[in-house]
Amino acid sequence: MTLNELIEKIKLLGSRTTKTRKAVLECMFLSNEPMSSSNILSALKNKKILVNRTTVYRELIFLMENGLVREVKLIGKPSLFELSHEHRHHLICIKCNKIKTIIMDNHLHEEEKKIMKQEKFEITDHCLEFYGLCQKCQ
Amino acid sequence: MTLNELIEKIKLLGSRTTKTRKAVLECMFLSNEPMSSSNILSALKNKKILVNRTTVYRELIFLMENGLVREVKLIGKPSLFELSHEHRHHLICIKCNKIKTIIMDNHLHEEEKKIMKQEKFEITDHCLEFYGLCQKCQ
DNA sequence: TTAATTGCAAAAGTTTTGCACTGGC
DNA sequence: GCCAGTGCAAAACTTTTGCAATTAA
Repeated sequence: MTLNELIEKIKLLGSRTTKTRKAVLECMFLSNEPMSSSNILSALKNKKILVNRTTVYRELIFLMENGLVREVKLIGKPSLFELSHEHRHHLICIKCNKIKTIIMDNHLHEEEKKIMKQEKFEITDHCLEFYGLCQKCQ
Repeated sequence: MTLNELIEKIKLLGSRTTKTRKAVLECMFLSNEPMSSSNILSALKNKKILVNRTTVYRELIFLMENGLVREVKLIGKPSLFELSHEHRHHLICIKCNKIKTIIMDNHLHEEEKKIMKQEKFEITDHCLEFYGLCQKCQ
């Protein structure tokens, strides 16, 4: 999905496409890693776009509520956020903390069906992250 | 693994088995959900065991560094911790926030092998959580 | 216009740090 | 007695809240 399509999606929702909103979206669009609120804030600062911290948080909540952004939790870090237009997983290096995002077919559907039957729990989403050593740190 | 075995493990490490350490361990042993630092603190308070917040954090770091405890990150919550003697996964209800711990055989080994080859990343661990609706909230 | 969006200030909550003291071995 | 473990106070950092000002539609 392109940046413009994301912005169109917001218009369809009936919400405003402000410069702040577009800036946050673009910022996340250009990043190939999930970002923390502070990451976003400083990325915007680099572009001389001054946005309040509170606004970033509210923007993230807005984007999450409307399904454009997903929260990602990685061990040892504050909350991170990424665009949710693709099902992504992460490889996190436990030594240098570098995060690599990968897109993989996952074969969890069978598992999920089994769990849903056994536990009577209706699974709508999952979160799968891998920890280990990146090529450099091995 | 029993509580006594966990305590033995600490002795083998050459570390001290203080009443605080034992209390934190017991507390996590008895809980069937991952706990936050605050959860642990108030569980201890209920037992009239007064421990400082800082100490709980440091204890968790100690236990993690020695492989007895694992950090669990659940979306929308502060860090949670659980004993790591079993490979666990969680079912998190997105409505009532209840967490159910399940133990399941996971079939990710094949996936992991594939990723390790493709990405030249050495996977040592993974984290898999399921989100959805518990029986009550459906 | 006017309701959504934003900034600011302040609070709440989590986690870390430094230093002095205590207690298990 | 020694040093790992602990408490306390204070700081750093993340996230939330209330209210007034601004701005896109």
